[in-house]
Amino acid sequence: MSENLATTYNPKEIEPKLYKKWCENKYFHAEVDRSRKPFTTVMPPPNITGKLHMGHALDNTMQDILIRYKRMQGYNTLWVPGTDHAAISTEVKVTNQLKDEGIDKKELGREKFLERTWQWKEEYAGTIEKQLEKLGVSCDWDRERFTMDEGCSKAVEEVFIRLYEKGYIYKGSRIINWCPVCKTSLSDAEVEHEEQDGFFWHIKYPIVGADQFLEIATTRPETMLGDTAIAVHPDDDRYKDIIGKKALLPLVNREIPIVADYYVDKEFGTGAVKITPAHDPNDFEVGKRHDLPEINIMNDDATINKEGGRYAGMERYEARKAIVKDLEEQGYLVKVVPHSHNVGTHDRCHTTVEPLIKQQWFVRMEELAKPAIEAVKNGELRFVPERFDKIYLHWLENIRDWCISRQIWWGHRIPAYYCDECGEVVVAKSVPDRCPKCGCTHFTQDEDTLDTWFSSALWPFSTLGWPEHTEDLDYFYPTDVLVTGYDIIFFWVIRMVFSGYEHTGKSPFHTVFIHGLVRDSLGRKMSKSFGNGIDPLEIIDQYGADALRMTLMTGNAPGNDMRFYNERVEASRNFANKVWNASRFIMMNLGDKELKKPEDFKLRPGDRWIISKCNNLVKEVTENMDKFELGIALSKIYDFLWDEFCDWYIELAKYRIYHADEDAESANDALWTLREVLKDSLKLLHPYMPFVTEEIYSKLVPEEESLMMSSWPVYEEKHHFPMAENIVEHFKEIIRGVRNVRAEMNVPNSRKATVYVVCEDQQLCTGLSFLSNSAVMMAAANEFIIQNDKAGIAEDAVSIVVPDATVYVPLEELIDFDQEIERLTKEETRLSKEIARAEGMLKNEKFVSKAPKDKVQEEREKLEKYRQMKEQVSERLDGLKAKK
RNA sequence: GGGAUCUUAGCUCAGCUGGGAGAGCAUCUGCCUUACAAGCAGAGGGUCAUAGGUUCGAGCCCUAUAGGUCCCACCA
Repeated sequence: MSENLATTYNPKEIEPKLYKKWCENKYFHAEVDRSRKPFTTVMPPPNITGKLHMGHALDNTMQDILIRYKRMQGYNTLWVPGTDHAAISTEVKVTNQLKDEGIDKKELGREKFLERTWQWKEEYAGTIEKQLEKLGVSCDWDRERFTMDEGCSKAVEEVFIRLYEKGYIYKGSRIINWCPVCKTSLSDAEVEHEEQDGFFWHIKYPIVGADQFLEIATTRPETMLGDTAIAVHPDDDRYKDIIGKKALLPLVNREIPIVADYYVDKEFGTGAVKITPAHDPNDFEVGKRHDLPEINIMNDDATINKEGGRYAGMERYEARKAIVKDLEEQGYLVKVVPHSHNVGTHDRCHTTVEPLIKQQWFVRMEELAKPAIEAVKNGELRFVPERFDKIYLHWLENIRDWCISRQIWWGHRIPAYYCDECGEVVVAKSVPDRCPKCGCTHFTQDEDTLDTWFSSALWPFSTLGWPEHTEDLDYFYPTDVLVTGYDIIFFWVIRMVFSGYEHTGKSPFHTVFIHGLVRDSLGRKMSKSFGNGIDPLEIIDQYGADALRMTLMTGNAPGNDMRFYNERVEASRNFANKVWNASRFIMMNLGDKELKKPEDFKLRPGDRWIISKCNNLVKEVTENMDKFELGIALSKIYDFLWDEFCDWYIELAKYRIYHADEDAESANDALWTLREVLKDSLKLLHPYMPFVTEEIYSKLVPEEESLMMSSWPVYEEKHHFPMAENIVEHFKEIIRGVRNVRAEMNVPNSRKATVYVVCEDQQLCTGLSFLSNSAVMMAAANEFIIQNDKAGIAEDAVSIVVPDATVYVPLEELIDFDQEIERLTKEETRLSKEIARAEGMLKNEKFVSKAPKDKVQEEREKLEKYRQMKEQVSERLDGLKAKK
């Protein structure tokens, strides 16, 4: 057995082998089983635009931890994986790829372009799948989905038609965000605002029929070509007289009305605003109120169109320059003031978006948002951490209609058909037979496709078979937890929730577990263009998937961003190695021995102590995981395994194992305890580090099928041993004390000494006596003697005072009296301070009367303990001083 | 303009319902002790951003201030 375990853990050999085994045995696969409770989660589908990054690694690690935990707890767990077609992003990628080959998308045509994009999809979805496998995710690959596969597409059609029939989807001409590079409309969520340095151009417009000018200020002078009014505040005394008059638009020489509107802020700028209804959302509203014409001055690529007269054909910024120049030359430019303002950009290509009036499809949001708002308010849906519900609610409460049509090819084509004769719109699953209005039989389908989030909004139920009433849907839906980053709450979470309520009558999940971003070691967002991204695969290759997963989970508080740096991965890798070696030690010593299960009452204090500790760990870790405190749970497992199990229990057990000939039963019990505690620890650690734990477990308990399919440990009251814990805590103090003294006095381990423990508490003495052989090894002693008084102990022995006992180490000629006095004086001072602190608290009547009784009692006990210890130290000091 | 969040050891961060400040890394001192040098045993290092308040008691709760990060927002 032991021969199979190398001295250092080598993840590269083991990980692929185990993943294959898990898959082959269908451990990840879930089927409807009414006898068990389901636990379901759907994977936020990665975009097929590229490789996985650290954010995906974090997201999927968290999901895998939850799924593995719940699976071990006996739930019928389903984790649905899949990928997202990522409409615009993918279209841009493929377009660029074609461009590199010298192929123009338009020339290639829609059909061919889509063929090409499907090829892209096959390639990238495959890559993503492989990457996820490397990470060790236990999702059900048999149920892998794609947002544009047949089922999801059917769901999309169904939803579109239902919403259309209910009047929630409409086609309308409204001002929308337009990306001149991608040449498509965008939703509000897809527009990012960035602060940019720009200018305020102050321009004067002549007032018709008066020898007067009206000064306005604008950040986008080129839009003046589309001005159809000037607005002032109705109560602005400066402009009262000219309301209703006309102004002459410079350069264009169009007469435009001067209107009064409360939208205008008297205090801002000049108090007069040029109104361009076709190119500004506010102006659009003003225009509606005053019945102003809408003059679109731009083409789809943001060049000026024929409305722009002599500026037609110019690119927008070129036109801006030319217009400013002309204004200046003709004396209309009053001044130019530097001004920084927010500019909307497309989140995918960072092009400045242009507000334009276009015919688009929209989802009316007001009614749909209501149940989604209610869900969080009444607790049907909760965010972890809670603070994100504010962000969610704020967005929903201020929601505007959702522009869902995109002028691109890659995506779900809008199921709307236009009659070739009369233009009547028919929304249907397939081409209608005849026009309900004119009877014509020829139709043309809408050219547009849907926003990519339209399909991902249905993900939790479309992947389970909706709109069919499937068994899967009935059993696994609603799902339980959704794990995702805070950056897509608006895009995705909100839309899934209102879609869930609208189409299934339920929230698609009861909990949204939010995580932050993984940043680089300097705290910068990882980005491909910046080149600071760290490839999860490289890390896995170098350190192993378990190390990566652990790194992502340690010290990671829910919803907070984290920094990634290699030292942390090393620490995680070291931990995997530590667990590996501890297991190796245990298995080496187990050999092929048949262990007998000891009867509980016969276990020795050391065994009881670690069992009790482990039992308590089970309880705490389970509680933490139920509260989604994954980082806290992990650090508790880490501390237990490294500090308690390896550093103390294994050391404690060594003597007994090495001296099986003296006491076979003791050796048996120690080995049995080692194995049982290791088993439980591996179970607790498994969700975090599935590979190393599974590998060890398979060797440790070959008769069991698999660790990942084993059951989660449960806290048992009968394994709570406070007395044993107390004894071992005392024991630790004693050993630490001896080690400390040896270190301070530079006594090498080769120089053994006898250690005397003087202790009056009989129970403690008995308990310690069970550990004395181990103590000999651990304190580099040649003997460890426990007795009730100081009989036979050399006067000049070094003394170490611990709670309830004093330890003496005769070091004979090694002892330096001055040094020893100094050491004890320090100790005395320390104890005095503690006593003063406790006394202070207990003298405070308010503390005694108001604090909980157990707190007061605790302080009293501490005070008593320190007083006792100090007494011992002082007595010893007096003795030493007298002798000197 | 509104909101969220952060400020804790040299660095990166934990600290769950308020009850004697923690981890990893780094630094320093000893150790190749038959599981592990990716290790073992130790040490040093913090007025928990600042100022008030609530409380017997505050890193934690409240209020203000400063600085950082992020999100939202139609002031041209």
